[in-house]
Formats: sequence, C-alpha cells, structure tokens
Amino acid sequence: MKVTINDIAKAANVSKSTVSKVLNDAPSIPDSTKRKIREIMKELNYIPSSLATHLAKQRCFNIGLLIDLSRKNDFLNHFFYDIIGGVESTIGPLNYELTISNIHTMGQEHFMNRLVLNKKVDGLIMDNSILTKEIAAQLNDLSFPFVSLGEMPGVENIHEVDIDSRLGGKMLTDHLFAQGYKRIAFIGGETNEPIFMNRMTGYTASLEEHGVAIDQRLIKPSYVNATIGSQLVLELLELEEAPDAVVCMNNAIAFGVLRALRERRIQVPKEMGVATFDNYPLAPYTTPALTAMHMDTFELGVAAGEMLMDRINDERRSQRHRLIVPALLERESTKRIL
Amino acid sequence: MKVTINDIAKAANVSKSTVSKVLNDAPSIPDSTKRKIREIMKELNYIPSSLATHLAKQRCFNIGLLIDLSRKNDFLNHFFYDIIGGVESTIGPLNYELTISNIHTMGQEHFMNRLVLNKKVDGLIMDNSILTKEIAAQLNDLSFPFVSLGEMPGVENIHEVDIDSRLGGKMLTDHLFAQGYKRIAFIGGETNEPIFMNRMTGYTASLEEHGVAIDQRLIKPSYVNATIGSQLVLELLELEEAPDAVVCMNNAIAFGVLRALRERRIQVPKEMGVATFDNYPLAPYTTPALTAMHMDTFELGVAAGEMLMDRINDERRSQRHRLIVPALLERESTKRIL
DNA sequence: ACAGTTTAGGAAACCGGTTTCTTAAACTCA
DNA sequence: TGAGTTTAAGAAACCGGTTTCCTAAACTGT
Repeated sequence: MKVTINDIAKAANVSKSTVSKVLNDAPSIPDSTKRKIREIMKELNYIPSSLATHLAKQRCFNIGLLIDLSRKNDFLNHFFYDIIGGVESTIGPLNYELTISNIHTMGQEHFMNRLVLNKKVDGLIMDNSILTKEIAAQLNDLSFPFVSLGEMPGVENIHEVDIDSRLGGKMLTDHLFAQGYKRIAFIGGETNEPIFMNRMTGYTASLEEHGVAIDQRLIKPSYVNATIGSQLVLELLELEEAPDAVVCMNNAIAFGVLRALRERRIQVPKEMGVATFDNYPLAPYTTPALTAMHMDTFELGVAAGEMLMDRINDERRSQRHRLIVPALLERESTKRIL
Repeated sequence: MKVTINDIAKAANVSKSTVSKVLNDAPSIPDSTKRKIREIMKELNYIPSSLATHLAKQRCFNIGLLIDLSRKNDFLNHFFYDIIGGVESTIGPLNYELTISNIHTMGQEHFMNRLVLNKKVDGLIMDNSILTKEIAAQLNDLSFPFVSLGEMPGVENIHEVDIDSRLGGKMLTDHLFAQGYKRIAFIGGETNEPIFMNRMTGYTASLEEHGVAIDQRLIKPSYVNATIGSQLVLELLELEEAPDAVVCMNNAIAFGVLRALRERRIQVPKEMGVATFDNYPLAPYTTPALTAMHMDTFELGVAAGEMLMDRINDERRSQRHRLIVPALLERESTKRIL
C-alpha cells in the first residue's frame, strides 16, 4: 500500500509532527534525528503526498499562465511557445508546476472562480489582451499575485513585463539610417494594438532624431499577413516619392514584402532595405536573409516567472516593471554598405 | 474571511455531509433541499476549496503534458503549441487543468516522483522521445494512466496517438505521380527517428505501387534545416538522372529547396515538383506556394486528451491506438497539370 | 394497523500532511 | 547545586472537503 507519514512515524518511533518537521527541514530537529528519519523514508520509499501538503499549507505550488489558445493567427504560436518555455524554466527549478489555461474555454468570468478563488494556482501570469482594469482591481483586492504579459498603460498598481517595443522600433529604424537609407516606411500592425503603437512610436522617434519629417503616407497599418505585406509594399512603390526601406511589423509582412519586391525585380538590399520585427525561425533563410529585431519572448517568460515568484515570496521587495531589451540581428536584407 | 463548507452547513442548519452531497449532486438529497442549500451558497459567495477536494478525492484534476521544452530546433515550437491547444481544448471543458512539464528541468528519474507518485497530475501525456519501455512498465505497474504522443513500436500495453506518417508519405508521393512527375526524391529526416522512417516508408510504398524501383541515391536523410535543404537538392541535380520532384521532410527543408531552385533558375512546378510534410503558417506564402501534407498536431492533442480522459474514467473501455489522417493541401508547387 | 421498504440527512472517520502549544530533559552559569 | 534557559519532540487541533454507516421518519401494500 501507499506509505504515509504515519508509517514513517511508526517505523522511526517518533510522532508524525517530528516527521513533518524533518520533511520541512525544521531547525528544531537535530541532524542526527533527521538523518535517521530520512534513512527510513528512503527504505520505505516514502513520497509525501502533495495533495495533503497543498491543503495543509494552503498552497498548491502551481502557477497559471492564462492566454488565448484559440487565437486565429497561428503565426504567433511560435512566440507563445517560447513564453511557456521561459516561464517553465524559472518556476520549474523552484518546484512549481506550470498550468496553462485558455481564457477561451474558461470564460472571462469563470477563470476567477476556477483558478483563483478555489486556489488551483498560487499566482497568475496573464496576457494583457485578457487582463482588464477591473480584473486587476479584483485580483489586487484579494491580494492575489499576478503579472501582466505586456504593459497595461493606465492601470494602477500592477506588475508587468514587456519587451521594449518602442526601443525596438527606434533601433531598427536607426539601423536603416545607419545603412544609408533615407526614406523609411513602416508596414503592418493594427492601430488599436498597443504593440503596434509602441513599435511605431520608436520608428517616429528615430525619424525625428534624424531630422526626417514624418510622412503619414509611409505608415501603413493593417492586419498582418504575407499577402497584405505584398500588397502594401506595392502601394508604397506607387508613391511619387517611394521609400527606399521598410520596417515590417512582423515576419509574415516581411515575407510578403520580399516576395513582391522579387516579383517586381527590385533588388534588396541595394534598391530597398527590408527590416522586420521578430525573428521567426525561417528569417535567416529568406533570400536575402532578413535583418530582424529579435523580441526575445523566452526572456519575457523568464522575466514574468521571476517577477511572479518574487511577488509570491515577498510582496514588498518585488520589482513591478521590467522591459526586455530587444536585439538587432543584422542580416542581408539591409546590408547596403559593404 | 473565507467561506467554508461549515459556514454553509451552519447557515442552512444541516450537517456538512449534506452540503458535500449537494456539491456532488448526490441522488439521496431531494431537489428542494439542493435548491435551498445552493441558494445559501450563492448568497455567501461560497467557492469550494479545490485543495480540500483534491485531498479527499485523491485526485487533483490536473493532467500533465511532459515534453522537451528545451529542444534546440525552434522550428517545432509551432507544432508543440498546437498540441497544447488541442489537449487543453478537450480537457478544459471537463474541468481539468493542463500542467506543462519539461523533462529537461525534471530529469528523467525525478518526474516519476514529482509528478506521478506524489499525485501532482492524474494522468500524463508524454512525447515518445521521452517515454521508454521501462518508464511505460513502471507506469503500468502503478496503473497510472498515460498516453504516448507518437507511436512506441515494440512496447506492449500502451495507449498511443499519432499522425499517420506512413499514409502521409504515401499520399504525398501519390499526388506527385498523379501530377505526372516520374522520378521522385525524398529529402531530409534522421534515420534514427521513427517519424522519418514512417514517412519514408509511405514514400517507398507509393513508388512500389507505381512500379518504380527504389533508388537509394534519391533518398537523402539528414538533419533538417533550410541550408541543408538547399544543399541536398543541389546534390540531387548533379545526378545523371536527376529527379523531377522532391518530397521534403518538413517546411524548413522545403524552403531551402525552393531557394536553391530559384537561384538555379529551375522552374517550380514546371521543371521540378516540390511537396512537403507539415503546413507551417508561411507555407502558403512561398513562391510558388508549397503543396503540403498537413499533419494536424492540434487534432493529435485532441486525440491524446480524449484517450487519456477515457482511460482515467474507464480504463477498460478506452481505445488504445489512434492515428490521425493527414490532409493534402494542394498548392502551386506541384501544379504541373493545369 | 403493522411489518417492510424507502428516503433524508447526520455523526464520525478519513484523506495526509502542518502547526501551535506544551513539556520533560538537558544544558548553562553563578 | 539550583534557578533559568535551551533543546527535542509529542499531543492535538487544523486545513476543508468526502464517504461510510446508521437511524429516524415517511412511505408502501395488505
């Protein structure tokens, strides 16, 4: 049968309190006793039941990651998977498990009951597309630890991690200027999404810094996929003053851009520079290989995990905001200078 | 303070047994009583503690997905994320949560203690790259429910789901023959991986069925990435009897192949047909768009989740093997016939 | 009206740990 | 050596549900 703490207590001729204290490495138990009891645990193949521990400690050593698994854009799968990996890599070694929940199957209202109030997780990492001001307030009222994936502008009293999109936009555009491009466009992204606004703000900041006026005709927000990327770059080529470089909102857009330019026999990077946000696994394998701003989603997951664990263990000391610095991966598609 | 079952019992003037029976919708409680007690629960905002339920029921309503999150090949992220989505979509509605564990942080030996023996999950879905004969035997000894993601040939007494790779290989090759290609090569995949062997077996089965002798020079196993894809297709072009079509082990290989062919000015699909396993989100956006055998990893996750839940609920009745049928997505890269 | 059967609901043990409080024994030091 | 302190470990309550067994009341049918 299953070995319980009582069996160990009997075998060791001590009380279960003592055994429990050994399990928790309590200082009041001398090393000699600890050794002896641990010996017996090993002999009897004792494994404490986490079910019982959870109830007694009122903690389940699970942290939840609440995302929208049913998104239509599978292009993002890659990045969410990286986030999962990042979170797991920080909490796993601390003996916490990672519970993935889908806001879609939960329903906006029920996740509160199912995950938070009945204690199925000790803390929550939530995508900012799900988190609202109201939910944040509720969680704070319960002093339930949570971290937002992505900034929540205008929401008070929140722990959040993000990748510095603004900085990314700035660096990417700066890089194009450094390569000698003069007239730089920005393609893709939906205006209601903060991530677009931030990336775009970085782009405009760079233009300003280089004394270039912002030309709205060069900014082409849109839903993001390759077909649209192709279409939008063709529209840009129609302008009387066509751009000589484009910043793409993501790799799907960039693929479309490269394809359209190839069909038009416009040489990249010579006649047109192409730079993109995100570094999809295929980005190095396009022709020419795409210069990409690597938004490290694995590190984002790591940061979220760390922040949440800090918050769970010591609310006061924990950091509240953290921005991951993106990295420029310079490849062929912007190599105008040789 | 937190409302417990005792508070409800007191408020309703019944015993906690009765309240518990209401929670579990026991038939011995008349509807009138149920209604009355549920009313009170609602008023007091009672949410049962899952921590307590878990201990009492000896079940945690968590199922584990054990994979290798630290794989080096990020090309696979996409598919693993889909599997996660598939599993979640079946178990979520049944009020089970999904715990993702990384075999890498667990260690091969410790996952047994940490996940199985101490009851952190009620069942396990494991990638077949992790599962061994020995582990399967151990789990079976404990009669612990588990399902293998991917077939485990030669292992007795196992529940397994897979995508029919052999059938996929057959269908893809048949399709190329149907389009009028005569000499078909197979590029990529490592010979020690069952998935390669199965896909390749489907390919050879098609050749045989079409009365075409198998030419080992046309089978190019290898590590899979775009660079290698380019390289291998160029090697094939060197043959005195070069192939007129290639089956690619995955999209990365196919990208490399398309790139090399473009550089060599070999027209696809006219001079060379290109078909690939897997349907990466960018596959429709290559030039020409890639014909792909869609190996539906979301459905694989669904199947695994269903099988595991069946096994947890009724060991005897549950199915033991299930193969997902792949789907051909016919696009430009094999469209020789107009 | 009475024996036999349902029905509704309660008492208490249980799941397997943790924690608080207490105490006897051992240890300190003047 | 004796009062004061520290140390080691146990008893019992606790975490919050579930389950088994039992009983009193109500309901059958003759």
